[in-house]
Amino acid sequence: MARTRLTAAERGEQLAAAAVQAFAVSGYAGTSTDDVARLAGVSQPYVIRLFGSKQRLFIAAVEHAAARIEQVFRDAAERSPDLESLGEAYDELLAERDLLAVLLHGFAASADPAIGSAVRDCFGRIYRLVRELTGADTVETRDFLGIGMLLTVLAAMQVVGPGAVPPEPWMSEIAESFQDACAEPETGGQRGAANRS
Amino acid sequence: MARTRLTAAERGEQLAAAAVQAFAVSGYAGTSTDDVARLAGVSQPYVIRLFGSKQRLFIAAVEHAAARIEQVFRDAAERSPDLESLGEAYDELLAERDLLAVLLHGFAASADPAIGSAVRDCFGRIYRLVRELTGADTVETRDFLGIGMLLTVLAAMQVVGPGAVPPEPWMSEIAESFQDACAEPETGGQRGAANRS
DNA sequence: CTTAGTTGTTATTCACTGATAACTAGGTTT
DNA sequence: AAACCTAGTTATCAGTGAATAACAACTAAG
Repeated sequence: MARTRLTAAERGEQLAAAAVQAFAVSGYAGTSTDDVARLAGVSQPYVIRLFGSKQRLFIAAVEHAAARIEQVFRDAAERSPDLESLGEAYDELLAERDLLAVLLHGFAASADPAIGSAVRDCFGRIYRLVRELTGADTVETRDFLGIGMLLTVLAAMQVVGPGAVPPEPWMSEIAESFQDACAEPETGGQRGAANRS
Repeated sequence: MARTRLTAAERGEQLAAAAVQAFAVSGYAGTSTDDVARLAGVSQPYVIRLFGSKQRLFIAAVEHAAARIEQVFRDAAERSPDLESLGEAYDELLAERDLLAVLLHGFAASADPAIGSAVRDCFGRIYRLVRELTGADTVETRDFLGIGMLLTVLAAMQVVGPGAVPPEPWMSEIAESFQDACAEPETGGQRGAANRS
């Protein structure tokens, strides 16, 4: 049996992880702080005490997810510092469903000024990281992120990734477009990133 | 002074339009049926009576937005049936901010089975429409939609489009990548689609 | 041992929201 | 004009959820 009392820092980390999991399902407005609290096994008021407000908790979750995404990209670049490699890393991200989901919910909640600001920071960091790691030019990076956003959205719709819905013809068509993607070599990226189920 | 009483069909249309506007800001869970009702100038219970539930109201809003998007694409294809033309049409969609915003909120809310199903239908229709209108192959269409999703997300974050935030360097960099986009001719698309302010 | 800081809880409040019920009023048909 | 349908309202409810306050219990230093 592990100790039950944690330091505030440890509990904060654990809560941020739980927040990613919880907010990934129903987003900022659709998830209660009590959902997060129960997932972490603490009381709801304590969550508020540690983070100050639901808003700051959500921002912590977005930043937590973004940090993990950056980590996955960094690891991929260590294997091979190009867009192909980062594209393959997207498989990992699709497997860890919550990361991209919570980021998408962050985009959607960006009308809130504080959330929008935080989300822009995260996205900007990821954009610059991709460029730095791969040396890709702006257009290549833009295309890379475009495919990434499409995959993120398709995962949210349960068209690709684990937990995908039975595929309609158009879904299979898109999924296949990720297999036979880039015969042309100047477009970096993302071959097998759409394996569903 | 126009007549105050409308037929249920007329009121339904008007409410769907108001719902697009309202849900575009704060999404499914973050918007109350009363917000929609006030925007349309009717009482909240009447909204529920006409649509049965908030869920069905939201689905109506998503379908309304998707229909308008299809309309814009069809108009663009009539001018010139290729991806470049549809890419330019994205400027129009970015101008009508709510359309893409409500669709994004639909993606995000897709964990709800009924909403997910409706949203997939809408997305599938748009995908097939783009292919039919332009004759693009699956990879070209995928890339086109990828850029589209990126623009949608950037608009939600207020990085591009009307109401954009003061640009950081990385934002300008991405915005410019849409100007000098495709010197290579086989990638269809979307030149000036990121004019901010 | 006791004082104090930190980790946590329970109890409570107060605003909000989706949905239902019951009623009102405008228009149309017979 | 009377019956009836359709468009709309007000009143209300039951549930939820973020945030506050006050209290409890663990741990450690003096």
